[in-house]
Amino acid sequence: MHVPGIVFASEALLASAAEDRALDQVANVAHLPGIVEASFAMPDIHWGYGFPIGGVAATDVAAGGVVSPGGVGFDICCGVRLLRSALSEADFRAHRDGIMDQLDRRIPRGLGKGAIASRALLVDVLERGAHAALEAGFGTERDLDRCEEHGRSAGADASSISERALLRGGGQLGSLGAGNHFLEVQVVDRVVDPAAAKAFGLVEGAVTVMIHCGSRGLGHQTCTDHLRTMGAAMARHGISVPDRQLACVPVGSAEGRSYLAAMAAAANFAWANRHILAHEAREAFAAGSGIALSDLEMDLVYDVAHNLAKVEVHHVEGTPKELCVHRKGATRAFGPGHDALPEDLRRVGQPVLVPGSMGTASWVLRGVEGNPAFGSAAHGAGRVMSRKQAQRTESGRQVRADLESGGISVRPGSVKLLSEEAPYAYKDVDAVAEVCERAGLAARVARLRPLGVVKG
DNA sequence: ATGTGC
Repeated sequence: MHVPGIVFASEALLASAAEDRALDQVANVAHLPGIVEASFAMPDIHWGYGFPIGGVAATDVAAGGVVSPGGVGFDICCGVRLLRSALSEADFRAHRDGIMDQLDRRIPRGLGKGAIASRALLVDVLERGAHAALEAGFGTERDLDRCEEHGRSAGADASSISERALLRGGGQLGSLGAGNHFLEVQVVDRVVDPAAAKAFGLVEGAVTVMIHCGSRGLGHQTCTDHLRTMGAAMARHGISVPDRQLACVPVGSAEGRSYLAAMAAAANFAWANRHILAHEAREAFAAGSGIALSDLEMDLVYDVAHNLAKVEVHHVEGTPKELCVHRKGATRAFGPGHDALPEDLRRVGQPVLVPGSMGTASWVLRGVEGNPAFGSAAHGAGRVMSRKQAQRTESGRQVRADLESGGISVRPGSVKLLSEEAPYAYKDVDAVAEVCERAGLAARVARLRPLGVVKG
């Protein structure tokens, strides 16, 4: 190990991580060439491909530091977008079935399914992200201001995306996908930090919409493609790692630059994907409630990724260095004053969106000063139960009945997949948020409680 | 996560 492994967790949260070998992965990551400070893991750590999910690792670009696709994940630029609204919980309940039916009809979802936008938009989206979607008539200019990277990752090169990836992604632009991806109608349940909540546009009792999805088959194929070429190139660069799933090459190498260009293009697909879905959600709310779009005030709070590698400047032992920061199932969490934040949020810190599992709460946190993990925080609840195990515990029908009896309206794409995403299959998101705060990763702002779930 | 495999 070049550096130590550091896991931010409580004993209760750590118990499940130890079982599934995620801690071995933290140690493996510490062997990556050029890694600085530590191999970090967030409180929602669980086992993943090569890196643990919840893993954060930064490598020194000038010192031959590497980039590793396993440190980004298969779902490149998977992330979360949160919209606020002027509706109260009572307003929503008065129009609930109409809105949920509109969402059901308008939000494409499920394995291999899509899409809202035309295939013709694909190449433009890969190069320019949400900007291309905006020009095609989706969303608003302001949406771009409230999106990490302005909804457009720099250095994207559509020509580094394979034909096969284009084929898979072409029909999926504007779609949710499956698994733990969702669109959820929520209500602000509790405000912990009133000043920050106000700056984010969040009011206790108001309805919000959270969208969790990524780059679909296009990102998955892109990861697969580059893992293969990287695996072959490693020997040429004289790199050996304790796990072949940690395939990596120097950031500055031809293979490294090619991966980062393809990763940025796939990220642009994901930014645009969430941008388009948010547009569709607004339309569904207006159509389902009969309330004018302008009165709904469904403004974007923020959109932030939790599966990306980015070259950022951070201080290492007092000197600023260009680092390739891998966040794999970890949310960027920049503190107050950071120039990457929109001006009206710069005093408060970046909104950090932490979705819980289906049917449980989600959290909005804010970035704080002195974050010990290159400006990163948790990204969700994290699994405690395998998909198989969850399926055996309760049927999808039962899970649905449980949610409905708790007053949560459900529109599943597949009832069978619903069982894999049951609340008991995940860690306690309240505990994850609390540990984030106590570890100085981010501070709690507001808790969101689900009212309606749209899933793949 | 994912047209659930090399």
